Amino acid sequence: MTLGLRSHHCGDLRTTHVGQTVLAMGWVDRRRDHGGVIFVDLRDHTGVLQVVFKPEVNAEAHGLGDSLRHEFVIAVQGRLAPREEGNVNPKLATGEVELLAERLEVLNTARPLPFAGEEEGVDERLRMKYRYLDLRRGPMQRNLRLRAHAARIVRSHLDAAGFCEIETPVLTRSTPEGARDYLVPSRVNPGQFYALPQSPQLFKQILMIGGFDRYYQIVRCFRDEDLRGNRQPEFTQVDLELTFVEPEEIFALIDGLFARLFRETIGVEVPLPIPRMTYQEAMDRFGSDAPDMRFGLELVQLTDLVARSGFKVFAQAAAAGGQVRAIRVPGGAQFSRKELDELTEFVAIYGAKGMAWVKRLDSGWQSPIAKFFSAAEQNAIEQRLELREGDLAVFCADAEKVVLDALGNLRKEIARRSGLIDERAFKFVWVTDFPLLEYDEQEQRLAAKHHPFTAPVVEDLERHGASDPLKIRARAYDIALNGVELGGGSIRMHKPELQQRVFRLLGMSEQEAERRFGFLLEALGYGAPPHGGIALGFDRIIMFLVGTASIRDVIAFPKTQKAADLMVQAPADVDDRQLRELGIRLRRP
RNA sequence: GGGGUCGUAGUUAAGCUGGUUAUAACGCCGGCCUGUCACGCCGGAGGCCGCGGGUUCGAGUCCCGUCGACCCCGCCA
Repeated sequence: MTLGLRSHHCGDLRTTHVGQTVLAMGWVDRRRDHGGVIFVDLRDHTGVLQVVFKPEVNAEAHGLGDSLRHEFVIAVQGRLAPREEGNVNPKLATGEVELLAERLEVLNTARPLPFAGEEEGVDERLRMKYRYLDLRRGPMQRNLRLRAHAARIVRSHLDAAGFCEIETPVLTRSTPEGARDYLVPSRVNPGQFYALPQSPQLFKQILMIGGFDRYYQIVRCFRDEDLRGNRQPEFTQVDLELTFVEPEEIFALIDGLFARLFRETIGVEVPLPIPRMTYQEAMDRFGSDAPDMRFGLELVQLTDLVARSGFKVFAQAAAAGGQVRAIRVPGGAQFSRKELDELTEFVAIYGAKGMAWVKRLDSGWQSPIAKFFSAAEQNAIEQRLELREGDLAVFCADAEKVVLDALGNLRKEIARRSGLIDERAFKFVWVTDFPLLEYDEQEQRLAAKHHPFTAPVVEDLERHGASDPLKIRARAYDIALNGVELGGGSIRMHKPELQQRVFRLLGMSEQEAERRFGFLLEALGYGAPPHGGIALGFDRIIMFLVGTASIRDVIAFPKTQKAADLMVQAPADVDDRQLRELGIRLRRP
């Protein structure tokens, strides 16, 4: 570097620097060559500075300036000058000054780029293959810098609350429960495998037993499941755990954290405390355990009213132990037949076999199913739904799970279509009292809804443990924002007897529990304090803060939907020699 | 595993019910230009229409398969 050290960042220069000799470095953002005078917009991470090459200032620099191209990396030395009136650019922070180039050094050239600067709508294949070019763009710079800022706030908030940041292993043990594990073969122990953590759950509990009182970590987690717009195979959690804690204390801590995150990064005030709702209420009213509270369109229970009606679809669903629920759409009578057909197709995605509808006109019901209901029945349904003239009601009849899923998603779809969603609103909600267990259809057995270390509500365990274990509530909670789960946690079991009892409920034999979680059961027996915690999806939080629908926009090096890294081309084949060392032979499909 | 959208110069897109030489903008290359800032003007190059097969006198366009990116269902304790 012959010109020496950079004296200023491009975006920092102001009229106060006029007259100084400046050595600036960065990329050629744009070149405007007027023959006699050449303008170059010099860009670094702080902003853009206009550099002027004039033959009368320095002929050699001006001559070299002719060869500059987009994204060349250059060093320019010169005197910072004020711009004449009329030449000021109010769009630039540095628009009142310009650098008169006396010396120019080309630090690196650049070939024409596969895609250009700030443009939106570039094919994601290209963005990911040339991620370094994508990262130069303003939006990605802002997203990742905001992410770093958010991480600082998390650390500051938790440090102030007495938390200790501790790292946990990445090479750990497979726990077949939950998501599919990423496995790593052990060379030293041929035929055996580590697993990458789905979360540091057990380690953080062990840290509590280890006397650390309060732990946190901003930690990478791995789950080998199919990807979505907000799901990557490796993602980041804000993971924390506290001793001698009750849920209230965790709610208050996390309320405060979200308030700071939203205030200090994007200037949004989150009203505290964040409201709470039981799981039961969330499912009943919104058909989801992560309800979107930005709009109404709540679900209404109608099973009791229509169970004995002449409409077989409803009556049979009720008779089979299913449900009939409906949503009232104010003003929805204007929906066209085509739109209603589209909504019917929409609920089919979630397994609903159909969607009935009623338009309430001044003349009464306009509906394919009107003829199945007596005037009294129609009246009762209208009363329950508070259906008014000009409204639409949509009905779903099926097993409870299907009805809730279909209508829960349908209310969001209708809200989207009708423009009922305030895109600037941030509606947080805590969802509490989750069930401890759920029935796993595939495995034909009970499984932990949260994870198998979540403490049950003990009265529920005593009352329903033998008869109806699905009724047992857990001391577990989630936090959701605008219908998206941002995190979840629970109070854990700190007594080995209780933990064993829950393992038994899950159909795990004593031997199996011992084999898989023996170290935890043993640790609980040596004076484990009561403890609990929560894990927050850090990537998803950043998505809300920067306002993107794609998790790939908040991760520097994301993977495609097929879990590939298009830049380094991972995953990839490995040498036979590597496999032999690991004692692995491939079975080709 | 399943449903859907998309794939055309370097990039973003247009290309109709199949028809002669596949368009445009930006970018790139060359020339001109001393106050531009999305500089301007003149000229030019640039295409296995993702890949393979089929239908047809003829396919960017229709059909089948395949690969890839994205959205969704299943899955994600």
